[in-house]
Amino acid sequence: MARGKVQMKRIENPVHRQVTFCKRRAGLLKKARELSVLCDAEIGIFIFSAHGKRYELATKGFLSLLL
Amino acid sequence: MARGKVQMKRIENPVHRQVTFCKRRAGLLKKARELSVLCDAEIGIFIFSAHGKRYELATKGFLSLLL
DNA sequence: AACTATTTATAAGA
DNA sequence: TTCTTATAAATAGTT
Repeated sequence: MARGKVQMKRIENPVHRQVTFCKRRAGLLKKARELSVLCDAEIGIFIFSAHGKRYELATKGFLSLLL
Repeated sequence: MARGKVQMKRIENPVHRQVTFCKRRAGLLKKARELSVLCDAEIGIFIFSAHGKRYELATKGFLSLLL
C-alpha cells in the first residue's frame, strides 16, 4: 500500500508483522461492518492470531443463519 | 469511495445494492486472504446475502482452531 | 463486465 | 507508540 508495495508473503520481522496485524485486522472488520450495513448482509468473522488469540465479529442475525 | 462518498446506510436500490454486494464481498475476502498470509493468521468468514445465500472463506488451520 | 476519478486504507516515517 | 503523510489499493458512478 502506502510508501511501498506490499509483498504478498509472510512478514518476517515480528514487530512489523504485529503492527500490520493490528492495522489490517481493524480494517477488515470495518469493511465487514460496512458490507453488512450497505447490503443488508449477515456476517461472521473469526480471526486467530499466530499466537492463537481470537478476534471475532458477528452481525445481529448471523448466528441463527449459521446454525 | 470513488466518484462520491458512501452513505453508511442500507442501499435502497436493489440493483445498486446487489452490485455493491458483489464488489465489496470480493474485496473483503481478498483483504482476509492478505491478512492471513502477511500475518500468519487463521481466518474464517461467513457472509449471508439478504436472500440467505452463503459465501465463506476459511484458511487451512482455521477449523481446528475454532473447534 | 470494463473503466477511471476519487475515496479509503495503510506502509513508512516523525 | 500515537500521529502523520505519501502512496497503493479499493471502489462508486459511469459506459
